[in-house]
Amino acid sequence: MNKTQAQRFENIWASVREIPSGLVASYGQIAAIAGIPRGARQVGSALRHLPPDRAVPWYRVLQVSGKIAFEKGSDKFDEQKSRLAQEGVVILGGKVDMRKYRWEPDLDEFLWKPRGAWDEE
DNA sequence: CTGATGACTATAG
DNA sequence: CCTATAGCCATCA
Repeated sequence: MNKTQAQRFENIWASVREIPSGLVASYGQIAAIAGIPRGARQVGSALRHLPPDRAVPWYRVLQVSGKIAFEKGSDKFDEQKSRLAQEGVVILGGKVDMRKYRWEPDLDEFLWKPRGAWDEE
């Protein structure tokens, strides 16, 4: 049974909501947590379709290298940068030090969240 | 159905 | 570190 687009998006958004303030995650990481292996691009797609009224910290999602996915100088780039800075995440040269700010969920957290990581059926 | 796209990633040079 | 390439996969024209 395939998941509908809406279910996939909800799943991704729910996963993004799990990222703690002050930390960040990569697209691929969110995809894995949402139960979509190799779905990094789908995460980007889901965030692009994110309704403005949904409270989802999309700005805590970065490329695996720590780089902001938007073009430097664009409105989105600036917004993401300032929102992260507001949470204390340091950005140098448009990049975040992933070794320092990458969110690494524990087993505990996996046990309480997840609908999606292992609800294949 | 086919081909193009993209808020991605891993690898090679 | 940076560019180029090749996979990737849902979505769209």
